[in-house]
Amino acid sequence: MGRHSCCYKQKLRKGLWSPEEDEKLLDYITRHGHGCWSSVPKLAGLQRCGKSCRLRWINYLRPDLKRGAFSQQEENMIIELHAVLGNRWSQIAAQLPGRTDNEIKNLWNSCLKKKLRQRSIDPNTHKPLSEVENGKDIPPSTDKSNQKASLGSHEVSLVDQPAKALLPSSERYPLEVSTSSTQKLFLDRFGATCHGNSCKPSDVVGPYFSFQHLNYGTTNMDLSANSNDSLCFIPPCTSSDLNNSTITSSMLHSIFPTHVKIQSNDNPSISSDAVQNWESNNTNKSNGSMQFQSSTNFLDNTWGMVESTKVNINKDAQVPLQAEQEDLKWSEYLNTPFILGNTPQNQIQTSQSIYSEVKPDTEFITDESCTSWHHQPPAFQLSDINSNVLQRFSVTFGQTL
DNA sequence: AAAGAAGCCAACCGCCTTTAG
DNA sequence: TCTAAAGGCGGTTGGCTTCTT
Repeated sequence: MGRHSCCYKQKLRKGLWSPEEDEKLLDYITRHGHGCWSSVPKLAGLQRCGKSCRLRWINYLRPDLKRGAFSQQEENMIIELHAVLGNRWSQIAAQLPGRTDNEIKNLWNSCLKKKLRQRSIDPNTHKPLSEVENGKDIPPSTDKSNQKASLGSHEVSLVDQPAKALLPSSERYPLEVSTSSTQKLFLDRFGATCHGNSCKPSDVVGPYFSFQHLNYGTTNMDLSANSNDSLCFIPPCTSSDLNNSTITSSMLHSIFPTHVKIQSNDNPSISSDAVQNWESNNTNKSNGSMQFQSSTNFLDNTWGMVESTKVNINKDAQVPLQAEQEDLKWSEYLNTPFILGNTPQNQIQTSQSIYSEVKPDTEFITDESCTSWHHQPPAFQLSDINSNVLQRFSVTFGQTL
């Protein structure tokens, strides 16, 4: 495919826009709106193609654009979002009002990548360079052993993956699961906000829980201690994923960018194959189930139309349907900081992004809306909150998990 | 001061997806 | 349902500016 078809119809200008062209385009769109971009240049009296006009408007002429250098907070946010979304600049830009995808892309390529490398962080994987160089970052897709459920360990295991938001189905990571009454959620390389190397959910919930806590550091979280806690994070899945009414392991890997385990210590009889096949949308296995439902479009419902996407991971298939439905919901959170848990705000503890010299803006705050899962204690909920636009993603582990 | 290197960024290219007929 | 046009996105390029030697 060559240049856009409209560009062949006549000799069109290329290159930098002149002030006169800017004025024509701005004047036209201000008065009439852009409508069909392909007709804009003709109507505005420009020797440009529609795509060029659109780009100029979006990247330069739009009145809501923020001018000037990126703040430290914006940079931190871009880095955090990139860790989850990868090079999906438009989605990253959607979180930064007044900034364009092109602008962010340029910033990343010219500046942020370098900064991360200077801090010994691999900009592609967002992991320490030493770890990447040591070959610990081998994509699981190349390791057939990861395709097997871990019957022996009885654990949900999302092994490390690069922070690649969407992998081809052939590269999606397998999920291993186990269940027990003593659940431990291992957010591998969790943040330093926890005490030592282990913490309870209440220890990690709070407004200052940033993405780095999911990506960097190590923490064991004993979920048996308090079933009323929840985790929230961004679900970097696509609308098509949800439209398929399934949550793939790739998506969960994206949610847990590095390593998540739900480990059973005291109930080795429980089979993990229920979760092994969760991409098949299994809902009722002998000893456990995982259910993923979606009736909405995640990305396309950013602005308040999300209603009933559900994600359920239940060990016990006897969980009442109503409760299941209440357990897992997508909801929108516009302009909402990352949320981790339902701990009162005054209990929130601070932490600091490893990326930043200053405390980042993207902090977790109390989420009082994370309440549905109280219906089925002991359980925990993994909810996602996007800092600005992305929505809540909830995963509830069933009552006897 | 000059030349080359590096940085920066606007714009283009090409592909994929969505929409309209 | 099919097809072409349009929209949208991410990668890349090229030119201007700044930095370094």
